[in-house]
Amino acid sequence: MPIFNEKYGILTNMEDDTTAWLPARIRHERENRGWSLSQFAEKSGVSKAMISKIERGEASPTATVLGRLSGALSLTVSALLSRTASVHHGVRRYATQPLWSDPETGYDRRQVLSGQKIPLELVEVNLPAGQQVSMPAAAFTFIQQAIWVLEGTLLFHEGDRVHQLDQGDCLELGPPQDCIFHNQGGENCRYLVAVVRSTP
Amino acid sequence: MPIFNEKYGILTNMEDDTTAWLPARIRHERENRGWSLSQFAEKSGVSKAMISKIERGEASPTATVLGRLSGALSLTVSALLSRTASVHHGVRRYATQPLWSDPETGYDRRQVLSGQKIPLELVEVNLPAGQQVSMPAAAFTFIQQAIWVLEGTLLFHEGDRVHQLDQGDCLELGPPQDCIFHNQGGENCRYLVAVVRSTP
DNA sequence: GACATTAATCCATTATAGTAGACGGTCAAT
DNA sequence: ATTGACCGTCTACTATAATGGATTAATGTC
Repeated sequence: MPIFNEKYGILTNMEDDTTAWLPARIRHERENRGWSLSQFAEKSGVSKAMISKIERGEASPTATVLGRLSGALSLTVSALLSRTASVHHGVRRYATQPLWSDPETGYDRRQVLSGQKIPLELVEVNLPAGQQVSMPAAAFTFIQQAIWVLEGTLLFHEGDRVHQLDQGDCLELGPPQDCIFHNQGGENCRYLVAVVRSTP
Repeated sequence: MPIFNEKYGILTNMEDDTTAWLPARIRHERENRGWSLSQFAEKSGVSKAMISKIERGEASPTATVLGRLSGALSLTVSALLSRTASVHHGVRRYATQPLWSDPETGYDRRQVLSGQKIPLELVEVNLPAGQQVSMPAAAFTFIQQAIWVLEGTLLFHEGDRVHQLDQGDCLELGPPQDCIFHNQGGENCRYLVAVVRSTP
């Protein structure tokens, strides 16, 4: 639905309208576990009145509240907010996997799996020739992951260290550091990022 | 990090602490696109002052604001909040990855990664046309896994349930059950088994 | 130097998220 | 019938999210 932004005089029509699906999603997750509002409140540390408001669409929860609710549900925020979550039997069809694309560069990222039952995420990344992306360490605390090159060659820079990963190579990452993914070759590079979420 | 809930006198320690990663994530997504706060504000319909606060961790955005930000970034909220990332050494070269083959059938398994720092295993399986392998539930107790089809079509029998997985599809498995991997088509099937080892 | 532009943060205000306790309804036991 | 437990929603209040405009700092041009 288009939103007219009066200050800038343009239509911004790209909102992911959480009010359209989040209330039902939260309620569904709670009822699926057979919890009352009181039980959910006790487990999450969010007041039952607030949970009731969220489920009735009368308030929009902050990220902090979402973190508490998802924790009580043993989910990441991402998994809780994933709308493929209610897909039965755990199958994530290719066509329904969330895809982010940058048309200018051809870079795209596909969320193959955001685990509901297991603490695992699989993200397939397409990095065109000559492109690179960087990641600050702070974005990825408490994360354990590996990179598997499906196609092409990837130069992986961490600090002043560089790994060249060819097709089929796999890299198990250690502690978070600032890093850069770089495809400096003349051909496309495709790789999988497998993330194990740890519990502190 | 444990949170003492005074009203209920218990420790609730299951929060997904968004303050630990969300600010940097939002900033990264913005900077990765080369947008200023003003440009991001214009595209999202969220004030630049608020975006600044979010990135500095001075405010926790509501789901509605997250919807707007993710929309401008061409992401779902779930994708925006998923954590993918970076780091360190531990390269497993293709040529050194352990490979098990059955010459008669052409079935082979490659251990892409057996995690030392992280409880993750990645196994690439090649299942020729007409072949199948079975696995009793007992083989993977305390194991959590997902299957991602890289090529071809896989019929996966889980108990009395059958999933047809086409190229790119991904299946998150539930509780351990007897299962069968079957390539009943006329072409090769290749798939990745990602296993998260849990501690009981 | 002056001036214009752009970026990010500050500030005062409004809107609403979030809470604790109260309320009314339902159900089971006595 | 009454009572107690539990349910979800209401209410009044506090805390903070979110805004628009102002301010500050940096940069580039003349």
